[in-house]
Amino acid sequence: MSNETRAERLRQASHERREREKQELRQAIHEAAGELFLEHGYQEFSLRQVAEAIGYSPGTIYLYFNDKDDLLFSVADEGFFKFGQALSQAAAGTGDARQRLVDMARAYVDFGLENPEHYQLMFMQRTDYLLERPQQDLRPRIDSFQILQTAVEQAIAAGVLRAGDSLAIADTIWAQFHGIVALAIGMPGFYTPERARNAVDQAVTVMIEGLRP
Amino acid sequence: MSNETRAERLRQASHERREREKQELRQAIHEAAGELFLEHGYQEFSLRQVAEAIGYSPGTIYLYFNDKDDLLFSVADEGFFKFGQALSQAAAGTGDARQRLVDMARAYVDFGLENPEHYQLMFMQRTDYLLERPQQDLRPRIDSFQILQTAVEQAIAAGVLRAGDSLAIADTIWAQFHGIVALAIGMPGFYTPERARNAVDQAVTVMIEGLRP
Amino acid sequence: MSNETRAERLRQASHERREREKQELRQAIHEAAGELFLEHGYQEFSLRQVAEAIGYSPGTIYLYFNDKDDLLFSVADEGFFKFGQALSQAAAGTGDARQRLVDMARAYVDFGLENPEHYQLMFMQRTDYLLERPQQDLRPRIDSFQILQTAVEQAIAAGVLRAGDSLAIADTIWAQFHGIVALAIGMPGFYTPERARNAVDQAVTVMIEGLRP
Amino acid sequence: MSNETRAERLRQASHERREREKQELRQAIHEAAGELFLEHGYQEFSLRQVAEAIGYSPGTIYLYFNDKDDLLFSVADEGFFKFGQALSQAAAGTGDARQRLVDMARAYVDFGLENPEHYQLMFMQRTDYLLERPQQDLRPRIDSFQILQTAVEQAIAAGVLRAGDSLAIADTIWAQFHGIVALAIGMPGFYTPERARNAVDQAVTVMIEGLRP
DNA sequence: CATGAATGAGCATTCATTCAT
DNA sequence: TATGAATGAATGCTCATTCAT
Repeated sequence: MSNETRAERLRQASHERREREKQELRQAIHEAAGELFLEHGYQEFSLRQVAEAIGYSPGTIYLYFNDKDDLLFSVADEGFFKFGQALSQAAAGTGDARQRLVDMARAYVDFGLENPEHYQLMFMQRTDYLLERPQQDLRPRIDSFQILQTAVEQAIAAGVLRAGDSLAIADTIWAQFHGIVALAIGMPGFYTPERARNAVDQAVTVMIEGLRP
Repeated sequence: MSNETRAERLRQASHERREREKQELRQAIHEAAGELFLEHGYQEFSLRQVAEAIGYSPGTIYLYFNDKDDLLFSVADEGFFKFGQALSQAAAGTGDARQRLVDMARAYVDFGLENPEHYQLMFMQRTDYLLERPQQDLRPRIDSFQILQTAVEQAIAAGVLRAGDSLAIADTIWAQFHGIVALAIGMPGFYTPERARNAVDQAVTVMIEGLRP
Repeated sequence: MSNETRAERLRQASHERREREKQELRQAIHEAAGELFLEHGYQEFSLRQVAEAIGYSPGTIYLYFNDKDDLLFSVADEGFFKFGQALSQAAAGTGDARQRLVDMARAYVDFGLENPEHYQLMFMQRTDYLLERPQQDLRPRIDSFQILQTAVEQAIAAGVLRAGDSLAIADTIWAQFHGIVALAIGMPGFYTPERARNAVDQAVTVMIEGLRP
Repeated sequence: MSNETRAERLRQASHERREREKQELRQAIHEAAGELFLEHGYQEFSLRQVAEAIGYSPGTIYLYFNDKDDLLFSVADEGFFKFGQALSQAAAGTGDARQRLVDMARAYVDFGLENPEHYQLMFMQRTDYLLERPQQDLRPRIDSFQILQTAVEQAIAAGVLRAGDSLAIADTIWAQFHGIVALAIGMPGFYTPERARNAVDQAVTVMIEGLRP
């Protein structure tokens, strides 16, 4: 093993470490942003507080994100990614069309209750992002809804749900579970998580019963 | 008729006029606040703009409201009052338990779509108010939900809905229609009012079907 | 003299005092801005420094001016007003067409040397203002040049200057004296005021000699 | 030819290459700075933009220049060098004292119109540099003016201009043409290049006529 | 030689709130 | 009752500069 190879490896290692550190700080910003967002709400969320939370100067954030919106939307994107994964997994977890709907509903609500800061950014605040971002980034946001619609179509095909406009049905279902999550997030003292999870089980039955052929 | 009585009446009249003017200005502030809130959203809503909109100085607002939050919550309270009225009317409009549920659902969504600024303040932003405000003011907020729960109980008694935990059922229904309104308000470009109203009709059927005995 | 009249007068006096104080603060801001502008140049001129110079908080400046540009341009406008007056007076001070040119040249350079901060704003920096401001405000800026052109035409009519394109001649004369002022302001250590005033006398003779019929 | 000599030559060559590359980068920075300066004006000119324009990191600039001012002044110095050359060439281009003045005037204005970013730095902004820089660098800046003064003296000797204080005469001439360039650069929309070049021809005649013996 | 990360200071601007009048 | 002047704190953001690597 020559010196050059060794130097090469060292440089490589150094580069990787830096890259890792950079990703870590990016992630730290993400997390601090999520926490502050959750704690103070959108309107009192400030980059300076994020900076202070991670122990860096305000300017540093601009080394990792273009501006405030970029950071916030980056968090939202992360949320969409996780959300899509959660829904996909639930959808793929069973071959039974009915059970699939049940599992997806639970996955949806669980995601919202466990990642309220993401859920808020994705569906409750700054929803303008949802459409304004450059086209190529738009996919994961649309996909999430697609997964639901597909599950509805499969359930119709399987005779679990009655035939009909699958988009309209998906809309209704989406609204039902969005309503549960939004209430649980928005009024945690009033509409407690337990109450929310109870509502899910009730709602999923009602939806399927109400939509059966 | 003595002079004193006359003076008394004059004073009384003057007092009433003042009181009326005071209420009018309060209401003007309310309306301006509502409009600006709707136009600019929560985070860009400022008292200065309200003051400018009504043609008074910023300080004047403090003669009618303790602070910014007090104004916003007052608007929310007004919303709760109108909301309660709308639901009550819908509930009282028919003797048929099934139709009552249909009418209330439509009234709920109509209220949200027609008073989005109120709806946002009441159920989508600053929901901390819902619990933080002094107890005596809390009533109208709870009442609205009570009306729904009562209607559910009547529907159960009438055999329209299956027997069960009326609170849980009301929860589910509330979440369903809150979800529709929240999506319609939050993503007007994506989840259009038409789409929302379609969803209502679908949803109301589904709910009742899914919950029949 | 009734009480009402007295109260009326007091209110009147109070109002006038306030108005006067307001104008005084406006003027104080103007002056501080001028000084700082002169001292630090355009690029290091900041509203915060102006605020500190007058002993007020930064926000206060916004009670008197819309924004930074508004303040700066207001100073420039004041300059244009004084400048127009100085030129007009010089032009009106004599019936002799030749002497008029001499007097105006001196007035021009004197204005520049005595009001360098105004002169810089007017003709050396942010000249974009010169054209961008709303039309109705534009007059005094154009007028100043008009006065010069008129004097040139009178001198031609009087046989002091040779016939020709009065605009082109005025251009040349303007450039001559602008050059003197600009050098004197821009390089005070090199092109001293004395040197500048010497140049004026020389230049005015040269111009008139060089342009005689 | 020994090995040592060869190594020596290689080292020499390498050193020269490096030196050349270093000069090239310096020059690249110069040019980018000039362009950005011209494009954005003094107050929006930033080292970061220069760095980005040349594809290097901000820190790199500090390997070639002490600080922002050093870079800007270096550009100014380059301007003084080119300016001196242009004037010298014009002065040397003819044996006729009168024509020499004409040619120099045109060269002066052409330089300003063709190198506005240099001209601004040299004579219109940060003129503090003109005197603050270490003495030994000062020469080229003074020299430019010397060339003009010499031409004036030659014109006097040749009977083209009247006898008198050659410094004062040079001052006047300088101010005339500086005025033209400064107006043309500062108010391009108002005092167009054509207008400027017309003024030059007029002015050069006026100057010579007005100063003839 | 060159970088990339970081900083600290600065800026224009807006806002909720206070208070003497 | 209403105002108008003022503030102090905050915000998003940019920049010249430094320095370990």
